[in-house]
Amino acid sequence: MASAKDRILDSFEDILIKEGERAATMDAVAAAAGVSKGGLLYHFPSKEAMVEGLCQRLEALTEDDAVKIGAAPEGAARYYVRTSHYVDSPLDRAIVAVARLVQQGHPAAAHAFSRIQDLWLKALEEALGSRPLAQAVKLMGDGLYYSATFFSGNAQPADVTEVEMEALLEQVDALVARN
Amino acid sequence: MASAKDRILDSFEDILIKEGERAATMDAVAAAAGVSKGGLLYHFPSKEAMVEGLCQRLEALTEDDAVKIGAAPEGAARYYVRTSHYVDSPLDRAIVAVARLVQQGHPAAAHAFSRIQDLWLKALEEALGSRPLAQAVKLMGDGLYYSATFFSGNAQPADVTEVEMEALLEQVDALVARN
DNA sequence: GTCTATATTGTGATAGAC
DNA sequence: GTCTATCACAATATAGAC
Repeated sequence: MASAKDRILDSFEDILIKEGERAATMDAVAAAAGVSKGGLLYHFPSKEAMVEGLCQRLEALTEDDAVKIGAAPEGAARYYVRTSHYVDSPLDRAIVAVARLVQQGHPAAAHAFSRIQDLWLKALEEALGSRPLAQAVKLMGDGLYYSATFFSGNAQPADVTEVEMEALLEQVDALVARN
Repeated sequence: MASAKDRILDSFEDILIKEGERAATMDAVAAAAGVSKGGLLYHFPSKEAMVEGLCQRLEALTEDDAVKIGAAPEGAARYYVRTSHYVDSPLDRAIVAVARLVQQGHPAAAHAFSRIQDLWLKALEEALGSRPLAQAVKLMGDGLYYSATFFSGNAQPADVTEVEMEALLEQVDALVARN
């Protein structure tokens, strides 16, 4: 069984993703994690501490992913854009959850988010050998990620189908081939 | 002098952009607009009504912009990506403000946002004559917009310089030329 | 390590004077 | 049209029992 701390962070993530930051109260998180409010406050003495815990989880998961970008057989550009399609992985969940916190001005979340963007851009630039190309690729991936995860719950606007993703990856290939 | 309703919406926007949704309380908006809470509630009888008012402003501004996309001398693709650079225009401010509301799950905001994305994609597709191309261009613009406006206040991570924007527009030109 | 109170403050909304 | 109370409720956090 996962530790109480992990279960609490899982529940915190879940509510942030599905219902937004405002719904992610200490009360709601405690109930979802199956502990009392007092029990939650034993593990995370303040809400800020809980936010901090989630940020640390995100940074660790991103560092792993940055390594994978450089090692992807299909190439860094394709890997980045393809994995920018939200699939509810632990990394995806952590990203979206922390993104919600950033939008509310939580300083720790903003710092963590800024740092992971840097990690990705640097990994792309190193693998592709061109900064403008790395930026164009990153923007496509970010735009994709953004449109898929922006809306709370399942109210996504422009869901990308498999066919559209293939067409998009061809556009990416064209850019890489040109540079 | 602007009407009281407009001043209230301006202040609502301002706080949403700079401090996030949580800070945009009725109290804070009233104070920033220079009216009392009771005064505010005369114009907008509930917070939901105030949200609705901002959404209507956004939709009107976007409809104007969609027309400009089709008429841009530099071409629709260049126009879209270039104007995706946040410049604090009335449209930019409305977009970011409503974006903050979407992230909190306000249904009216989600609906308005979904609608304006549709307007833009359709305008691009019509002007460029290709759906995959329109999507790739839109994603680059959205990614750009997203990274520039995602963070509250001025805590922007990957601010794009003029030189970088030119390099990016060249990538866009390459895509358009290929299709 | 987890619980039940409870204190304290912030937030949306109402009532009614001017 | 705008104001000053004031209410009802929700949110973070504390204290102390088990």
